[in-house]
Amino acid sequence: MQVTPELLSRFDLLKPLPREALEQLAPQASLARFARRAVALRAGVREDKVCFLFEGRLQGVGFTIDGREVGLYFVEPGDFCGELALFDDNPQPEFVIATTAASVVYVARNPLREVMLNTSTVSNTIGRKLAERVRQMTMQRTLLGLSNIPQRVCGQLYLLINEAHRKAESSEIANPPTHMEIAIMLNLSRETVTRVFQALQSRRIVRRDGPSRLIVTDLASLRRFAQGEEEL
Amino acid sequence: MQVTPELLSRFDLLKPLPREALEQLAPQASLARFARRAVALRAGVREDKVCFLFEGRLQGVGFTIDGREVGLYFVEPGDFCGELALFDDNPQPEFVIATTAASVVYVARNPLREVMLNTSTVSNTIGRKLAERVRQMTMQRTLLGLSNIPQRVCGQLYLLINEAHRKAESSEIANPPTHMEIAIMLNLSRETVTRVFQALQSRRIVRRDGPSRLIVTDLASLRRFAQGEEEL
DNA sequence: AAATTGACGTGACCGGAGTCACAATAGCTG
DNA sequence: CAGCTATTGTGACTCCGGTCACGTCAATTT
Repeated sequence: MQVTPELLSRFDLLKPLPREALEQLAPQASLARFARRAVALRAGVREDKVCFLFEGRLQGVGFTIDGREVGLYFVEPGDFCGELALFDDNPQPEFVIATTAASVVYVARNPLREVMLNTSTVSNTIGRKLAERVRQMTMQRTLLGLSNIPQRVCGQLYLLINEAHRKAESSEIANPPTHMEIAIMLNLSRETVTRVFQALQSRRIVRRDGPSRLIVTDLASLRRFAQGEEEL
Repeated sequence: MQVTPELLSRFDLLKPLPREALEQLAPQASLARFARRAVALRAGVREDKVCFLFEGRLQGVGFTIDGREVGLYFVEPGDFCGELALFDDNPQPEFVIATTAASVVYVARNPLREVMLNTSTVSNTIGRKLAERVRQMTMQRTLLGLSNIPQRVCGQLYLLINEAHRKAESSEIANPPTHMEIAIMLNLSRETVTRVFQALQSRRIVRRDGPSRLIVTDLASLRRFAQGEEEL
């Protein structure tokens, strides 16, 4: 599948690049479509490409030896993943799979690496992204330290809102993760997540609006639960 | 406390720098000594310095809202931490505290940032370091996904060996973390870690040699437990 | 329209890690 | 050496989240 320079320039990371750079990258890029649960990047192998998400949603996941899934982060359209390959030759540490049908652009690692080294805006952006990823993982790890389980779930929910907008007293999450997806991010069973959601719904703190919208009616209460100021 | 260019050049990251660069950094650097449990870098604040460890050992830790400690990673002599400040202005995500008496060199963030941008070997090294950190955190997160607790402890133990040398059939860990330190890295209670160690010792898989040396007598068995091929 | 699938909901049971309360060392320090 | 503190070692009890075994419901597929 042919990739045009125009398509590449629709990604924030590549937008500032001069035309020539894009034309250099485009022939080495390819387009792919994925069904739900398809694998975009493999763990343990030295991937020779970086994955830019065009539409849909991806998730970084690990697998423990006993086959249990471990949720790490989400990738939203316009963003990219697999950027570790730009820094060294070590393998990709986690899988990236599609949580919905998705279309992505793969850009070959080596030319992109060249571009990164020559373009300070690109290397800055990638550096910031990596730094943000470390912060993200640290927060996620801190969440796992909470022994109060409802609090852990509320904390995750609150983080999911932050990414969008957390100002108002109520908020909403479009295309929320399934209970199962939340469970594997938090080291919990799916049932436990369901039970916490039931408790939140009965207290009118969250509400479902159709399958693809979760509305947080009472953001202040959610935050209090997340902070542990109040017990669920 | 005065810091000489020579002192700076003893760190791998700064070694390749030309003399002038070191002389530029040195006046903006300072030396500090810490007692056990002292704080080297604070979470939540925009630290304006990067911390180079000269001797002792540091640990990155988070604190959950309920005061529980969360162990993230160790810093060994010659290495550095707090490098996220070089990428953006967001706050340091985790505390860094001394697990033993330690001496460190603080280097001011801004001049170091300049040096990084101008010296590709430095930016490459820091990039690799950050990438390695992400891999490290991913592995650690995967460990936490293990529901079999002895397996989790063995996995951590195995990781600790890797950092040093994992080739031979027996190995040793110098200055091993205390049970408590292992516990907070694995989201476990101290007692649970102690019990696992008791089990490992009674099976002659590990052995203590004084306070500061832990000897792994049977590395193959340890690996089997870590991989879940055998139950403890 | 029937059948299949995947997400969500719910109860009962149980095992195992946390917690608490101590004891026993082992290093330090004065 | 005595005294203090940190670390390790152990038992008893409790509780709570995992597991299992269902049922419901909506969306797709055939």
